[in-house]
Amino acid sequence: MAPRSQSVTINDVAREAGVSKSSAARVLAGRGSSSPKTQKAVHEAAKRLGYRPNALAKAMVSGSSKTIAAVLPDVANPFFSAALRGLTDAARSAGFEVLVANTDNDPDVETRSIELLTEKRVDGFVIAPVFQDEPDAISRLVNDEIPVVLLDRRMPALADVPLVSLDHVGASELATESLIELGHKRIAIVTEAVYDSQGVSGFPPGIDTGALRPSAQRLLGYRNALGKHGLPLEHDLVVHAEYTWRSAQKAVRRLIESGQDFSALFCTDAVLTAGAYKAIVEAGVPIPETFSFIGFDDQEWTTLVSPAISVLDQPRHALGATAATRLLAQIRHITANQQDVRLPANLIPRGTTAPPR
Amino acid sequence: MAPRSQSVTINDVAREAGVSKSSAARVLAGRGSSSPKTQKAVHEAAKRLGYRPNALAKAMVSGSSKTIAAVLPDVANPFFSAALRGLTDAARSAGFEVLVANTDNDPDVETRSIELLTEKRVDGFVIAPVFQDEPDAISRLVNDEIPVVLLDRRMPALADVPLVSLDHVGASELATESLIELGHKRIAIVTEAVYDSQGVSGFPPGIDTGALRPSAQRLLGYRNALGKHGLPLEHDLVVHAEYTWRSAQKAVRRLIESGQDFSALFCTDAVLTAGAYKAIVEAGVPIPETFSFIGFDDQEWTTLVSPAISVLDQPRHALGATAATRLLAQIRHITANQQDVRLPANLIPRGTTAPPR
DNA sequence: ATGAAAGCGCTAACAT
DNA sequence: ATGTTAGCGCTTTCAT
Repeated sequence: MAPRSQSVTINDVAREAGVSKSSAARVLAGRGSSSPKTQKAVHEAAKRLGYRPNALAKAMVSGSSKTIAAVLPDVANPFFSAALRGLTDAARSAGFEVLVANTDNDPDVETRSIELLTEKRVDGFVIAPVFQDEPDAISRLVNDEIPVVLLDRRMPALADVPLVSLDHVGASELATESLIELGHKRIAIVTEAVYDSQGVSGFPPGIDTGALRPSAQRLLGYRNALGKHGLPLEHDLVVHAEYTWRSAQKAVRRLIESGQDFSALFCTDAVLTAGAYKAIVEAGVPIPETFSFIGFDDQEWTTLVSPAISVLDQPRHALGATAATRLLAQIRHITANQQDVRLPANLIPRGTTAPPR
Repeated sequence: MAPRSQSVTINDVAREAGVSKSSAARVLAGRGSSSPKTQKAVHEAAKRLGYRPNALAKAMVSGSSKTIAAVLPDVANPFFSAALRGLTDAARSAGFEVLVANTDNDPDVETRSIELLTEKRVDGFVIAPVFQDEPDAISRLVNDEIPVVLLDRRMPALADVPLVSLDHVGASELATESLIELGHKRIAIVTEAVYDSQGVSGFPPGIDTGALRPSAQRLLGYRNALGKHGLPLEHDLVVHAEYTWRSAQKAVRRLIESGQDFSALFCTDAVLTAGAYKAIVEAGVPIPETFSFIGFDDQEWTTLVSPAISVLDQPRHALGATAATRLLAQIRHITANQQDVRLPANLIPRGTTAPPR
């Protein structure tokens, strides 16, 4: 039986091949020079013994663990699991592995995770951060010159850390404008953001919106689109909901029952879309006859129901992959191109959008 | 500005505290004995310098990296992302981190991933393996005495590796029997398994079914339930579909159009459930009036549609968590309790099940 | 082309 | 209680 390869070291290989440790190392690394004879002997010995290089030892001396960390709110959330997939794909093809941590949006958990992962000497972090005023753990990373890329959300206090996210504003503009072009004038929006308290109302168009939360940015895009077409923003059509489908369901039920005059409804998030849809189904109002409906994220079920739901699709996989790619560039000290990346959303018109009647 | 904590070593702390390296190590590890004075000095020095222990170095000497690997087909798949969440939760609370790899059910990718992760000296593996005759990479792990737990699927060749999975047979029996108890006698099933070619037909009841694929086990449960109640298994009601929702959609459409006499339909997988549901919606047949319907996995959309779909819920999070717990026990050399674990499914009756009319 | 030796940061005997 | 020393498995000068 072959020896336990876990414990076969380069020393064993060297001995078996009848050469010195450094010769074996050279051959195995394919660096430096060695005679064909030595190469053959080493390779055969390694194979015979089932030698497996110890990446830990390698990392210790090289200073790189070839591992990156993904610190996300919840890998079971479809958005993040898709992003994680993109992330691992990109990492893998660069020869990196990925270590995951869930934060559940708890600042303390986030801090602790970052701490632990730093001790494991990951080469960099992709973090979808918890919103907080003083993200000390992340700041420390930056201070320690450990590469970091933010995913999906920026922290105001972390202005100089590159961000990879959806173009939230543009996405929302796209959806809203598509509705306007269909002829809609009274478009309702379901949002997690609170219009006035988050400065959306007074937000000057055109300047950097990175400091706002995604939800506020999406609301902003809606406002922009309306403004661009000379349409008023009516507060009664901005329906607020907490970040749960039950809350959205309740809010949309109320909107429908209120008898408000609107001909289209746009949901700014996957969870809100689910709740809104449930309210619509329960109310028994036919769409798009009663009003048009655009959901967020191309979730599987949106094509299962009838009519299939028109959605704004977010390139989740690409977001993760891009974040990883950017991080890897940083790790390789390619200092150029440290700006933010905003990927566009894709509008998928299906059966729930139509001209108003 | 504080020094880059990445490069602060225990030597620096020792020097700063005016003690020897080993004293510092003792204090930091909280092992051995040290005077209160030394303790204070070391802790303060560590804090002042922003010392971060190097887990890599620790792992090298201790032989444990405090990291486990999750080798899964696809983390973006809801089943596996939920399982991964359970896995990381359990690992985290034991002080372990998790490294993920996707295989896309490609044997070569799986092999390569296992190879790479082994080089990183993970302490163990949770693997949802790709089906293949000779899972050499996994066998090698076992041979090298690296702890492994299989998730969801067993490989025939890996009979002695512990498995954590759903009780596929029992789950299917549960759903089928619930239908029978409702009065249904002609129950159709949508399955990925092929009845005869996978030995389900001839499978003796009661013996270990672990070697069968999940899909075959679920089909077996259906057969068992029918048999138990003296109902015949009718081949025309066993509708086969590939593992895509389109295939299931097509198959169920055909079933409906065929005019076959059946009063209930049970889907044995999440993907098949989606396709079947789409076919039902398209055919415009009202359920449960036309026939009862039980789907697989408590997917979000199943509660969104109307009526909400009755489903067989799989404890995905618990599956992952249990796998991790078992693995950790193995890592700690708790050799007892190496048997398989089969978690029960939970039947959630909602609006699509009713007595036949 | 090859080998000897130092050292990455840490732990763990073993002295003192 | 504290310090010295010897590794863990590897890469990397530096000689030869």
